[in-house]
Amino acid sequence: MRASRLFMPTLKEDPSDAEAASHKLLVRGGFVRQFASGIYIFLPLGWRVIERVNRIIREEMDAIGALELSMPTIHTADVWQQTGRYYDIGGEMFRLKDRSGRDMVLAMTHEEVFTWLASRELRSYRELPQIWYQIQLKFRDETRPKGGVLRVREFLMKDSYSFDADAEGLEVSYAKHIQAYDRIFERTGLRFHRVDSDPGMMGGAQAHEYMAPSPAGEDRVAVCSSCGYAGNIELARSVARAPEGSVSEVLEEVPTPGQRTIRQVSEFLELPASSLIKSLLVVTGEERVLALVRGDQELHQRKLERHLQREVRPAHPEEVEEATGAEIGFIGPLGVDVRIVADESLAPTGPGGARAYVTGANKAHTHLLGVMLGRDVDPEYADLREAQEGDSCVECGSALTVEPTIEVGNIFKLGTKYSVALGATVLDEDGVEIPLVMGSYGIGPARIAAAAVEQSHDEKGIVWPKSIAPFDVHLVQVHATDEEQTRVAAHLYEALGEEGWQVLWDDRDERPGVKFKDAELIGCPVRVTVGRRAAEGVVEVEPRGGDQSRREVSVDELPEVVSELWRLAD
RNA sequence: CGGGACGUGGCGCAGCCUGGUAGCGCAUCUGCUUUGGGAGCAGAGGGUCGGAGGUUCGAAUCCUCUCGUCCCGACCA
Repeated sequence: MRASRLFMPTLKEDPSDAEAASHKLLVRGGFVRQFASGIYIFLPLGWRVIERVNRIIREEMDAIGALELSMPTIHTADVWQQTGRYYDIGGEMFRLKDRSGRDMVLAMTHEEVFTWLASRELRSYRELPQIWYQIQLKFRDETRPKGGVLRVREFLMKDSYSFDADAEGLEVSYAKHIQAYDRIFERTGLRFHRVDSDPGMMGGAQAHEYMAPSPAGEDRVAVCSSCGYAGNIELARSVARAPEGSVSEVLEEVPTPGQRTIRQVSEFLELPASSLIKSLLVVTGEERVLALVRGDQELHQRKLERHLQREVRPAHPEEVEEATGAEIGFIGPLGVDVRIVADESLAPTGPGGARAYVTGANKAHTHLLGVMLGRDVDPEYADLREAQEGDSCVECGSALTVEPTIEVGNIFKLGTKYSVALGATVLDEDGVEIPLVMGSYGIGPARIAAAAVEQSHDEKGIVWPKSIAPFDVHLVQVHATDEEQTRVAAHLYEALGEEGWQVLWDDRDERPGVKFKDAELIGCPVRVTVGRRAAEGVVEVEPRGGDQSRREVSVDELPEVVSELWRLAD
């Protein structure tokens, strides 16, 4: 591709509304433009990146026997009503009516329609397994689009669905997806973790997420570098550190005027936060539940919900006073008539052993010293706390790290929820009608691109992984009007193209500095510069990333040098 | 949905507090010069200040409403 013919609107300055590195660079580099909040245009360069990602996805999906097809993005409401999601999902779903007043929705995902198709077309266990996929638009009216292309309202997703006769079959389809996904993310050049993830409130089924570490990420994962255990913070288990300090085992009220937060109480009583217990009242339906975690830990609401099997919300201040007789900041587990759930690290069998802590006294401006769980109050125990950096791995005992990540893919064992709701059944070998056992698997190509930029850029611009760069080689002709340079550049453009490289030939009549800056911003893996020594048959070549420096080579040996640099790249 | 900020030529910004009908840099167009790191000089075009209403002799500037965008939080099948 000649740059003079390419629509490649680069910018010198960061767009004012961009925060994330990938957002700034993808806009500046002429890859994307924002159309509205959370709705993006992919320009030629950006689309080339997406297409390269998609190609990798297709190759690996095809390799596990998945079949590509294309589903509608405008759905009738009825299938969504049959699975109940029409009612369960709130404002996140775009809803509309057709001209005759029929309720329609824009596709947020495609379980319903894939299952609808399966219900019509699959009849026998002999036709199984089936894995169908598409690379198709999804629409979600996010409450808060952010991070450029990272969290948007309309986006491309590769989604696949597996249909099996039984749980064993699902295991196989799921394992195939793990294989394909591992390959896909390796090939895109991302650093990533496959982590245990929350299968949702329905419970039971298994799920994993593919997470690319990045400060721009919205999810956090706990990772053990030693044994490879990795889990989304929403469910990651860990062994808490032992609490510090000690508290007399004699129950004693102490006045703590105005000391409401853990930090205030900790400083006031001169005790470490891990010697305190944080008491949090939540409401679930009509029930009140008091959750206890150690002062140096955080309650994870999803974990509590999973334990209670219900959604919860923090109690309002009036509800706290009604249930405990005290204000927020002074409540505790003793003498309250509600269900009490404590984090397992507080159990007498936990890392602190049977020991005393400080809690609120359920009395204004008063705390209680010497509270022992098991002796003074007997709560149920569950894993309620967020895994923290410095906790130990439950598998091997090594230290866990916690890092922010971008979710680039996920895989779910759905079971029969959708097949039962939509009547997707086949006959088994005994002629008995059985519901299909399904899995659902997603990948966000644009998130892969954005995560790659997040993970691989410098102050000059993007450093694309070689597999998804918009072009392999950026051929910079320093002077567009120099005939010798044009001759050499044209020759190289052709020669490299014949060897299969995707080449961007910058033949624009721009000043050299402009071309160099653009080349660095756009970030193709190898740059070839045709400049002052072109007449002698000498050009320069250098990789965009890595520590290889610029070198001069003869035109004849250039293709070989490009291949060499390519092998060293990433 | 709660909190915060911002909306001024294509892009990035100043002007607003202390009202007097708009300015800078980049980009664009023309000419000349220049050509290995986002060129120089000269000239030109382009905005009515997100929108509506109000206050005022007069509003980019003050007030009200509204729309849009971003950030933090909540939310995220």
